[in-house]
Amino acid sequence: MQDVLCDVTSCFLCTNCIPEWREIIAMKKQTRLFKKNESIFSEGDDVKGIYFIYSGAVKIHKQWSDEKDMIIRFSSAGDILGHRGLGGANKYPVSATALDTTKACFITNQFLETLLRSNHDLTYKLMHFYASELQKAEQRMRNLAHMDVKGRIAETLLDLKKVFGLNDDGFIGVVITRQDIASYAGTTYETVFKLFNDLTSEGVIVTEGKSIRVINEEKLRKMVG
Amino acid sequence: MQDVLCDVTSCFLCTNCIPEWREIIAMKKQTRLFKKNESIFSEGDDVKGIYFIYSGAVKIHKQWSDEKDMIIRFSSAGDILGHRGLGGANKYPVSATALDTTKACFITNQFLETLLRSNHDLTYKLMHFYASELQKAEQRMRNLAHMDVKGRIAETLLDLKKVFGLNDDGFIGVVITRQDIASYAGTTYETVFKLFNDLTSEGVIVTEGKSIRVINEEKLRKMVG
DNA sequence: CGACACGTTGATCTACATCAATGGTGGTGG
DNA sequence: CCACCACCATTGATGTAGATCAACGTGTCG
Repeated sequence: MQDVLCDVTSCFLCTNCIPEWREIIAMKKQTRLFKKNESIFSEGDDVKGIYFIYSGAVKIHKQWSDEKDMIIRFSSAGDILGHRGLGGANKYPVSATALDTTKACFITNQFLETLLRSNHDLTYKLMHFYASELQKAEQRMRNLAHMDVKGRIAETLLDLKKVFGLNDDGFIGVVITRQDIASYAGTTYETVFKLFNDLTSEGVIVTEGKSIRVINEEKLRKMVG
Repeated sequence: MQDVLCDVTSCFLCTNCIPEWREIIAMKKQTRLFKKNESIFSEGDDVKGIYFIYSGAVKIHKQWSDEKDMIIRFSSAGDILGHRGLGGANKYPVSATALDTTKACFITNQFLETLLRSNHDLTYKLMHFYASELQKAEQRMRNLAHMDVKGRIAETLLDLKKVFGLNDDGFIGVVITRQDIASYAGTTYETVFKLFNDLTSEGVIVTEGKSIRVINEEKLRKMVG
């Protein structure tokens, strides 16, 4: 991890949330740079603050017995990390790891609290942000409980596409291991494979190494239900 | 459903959240009464407002193909209902049904929005409330994905005990069908029995009709992990 | 060129859903 | 008051998705 000058112009909150934020960030003039696979924070760490992602790709995950972990969600430019730490507990309940080189603005807790206390609009918007995250979480809960593995993998692909978009060649805009896909879909490595083969022969996706291209999005949607 | 005078003294927000709220509620002087099994609102309904539960028991659930539904969470006195409707969408994403006679204060959206706009403390506390709900949701997501059915049923029992407490005889403070337990644990009717039998012969729980008494909470916790 | 990790595939094994049969209970009408 | 029916509880039998295990192939680095 490395500190660099803050690229204020592309900050999520600057453009999407509140104008005042721009000045506040400008005061800090500091972002942090994480390399691929570098940990941003870990489950159980003291909550020191919150991150706003400028660019890159991140997974939020939680340990589950030895060597099994579950990926809660993926994040990209414009997202907020570590906000789950706000709710009373002073330990992060999850871990965040960079899937790719990631630039993020770090705001200390104290600073954020002061902001929230004094800036009503920010609090209000953050509340709505939480509300929509909650809806997403519950949607996913239902899916994990009642959908078969194929459907969950289809959902994973759609989510990846939505969060990371496509690169110039039309592939999903992040390189991700099959293990990570399995962890998000709540299944195993081997099963991901076998179903990737199925999806390929059904003409739904094409893979090239670890890159994935979605050919027939409609079909994927149908699998999700 | 029936409107009655608001019992201000026992309102969640009055006692737990902000003092000013007491006066605001007093202005409305209105609660709604729901009978057992009565629907409070349904998935897809227009969001009209938010409810604060004074007393009773409620399940929040979401349809999943014909005749299958998933219970997202249980709520009792002091909880907020319908707040998920706040996040942009103007349709409720879930349904709420009374598990028992339930008294709830209804606040229209417009009224709530005005409140939130003018009352920073309320917004701030509601934000924290969402944050902790989010943590719970993610916890449950993980459990549904990776825990076996027995563990999920154990979790269900612990959650029920936590939310509804115990009645005078030491039984879990709500009468609930096995179908509902199955819907919460993400399993089927029949499986719930078989595992209830196991749990009974293991001396973990005792059932009397639909009432459930937890004997060995420690053992339940161990099953959850 | 060997070795070691990781990708890939097939073979088994099990937890749980699903289905089907039986037993109990309460409600209704004769 | 009893008999019948309908509906839910309970249990056993069967089927299957997908985890787990193990073997084999392939790329990569010393």
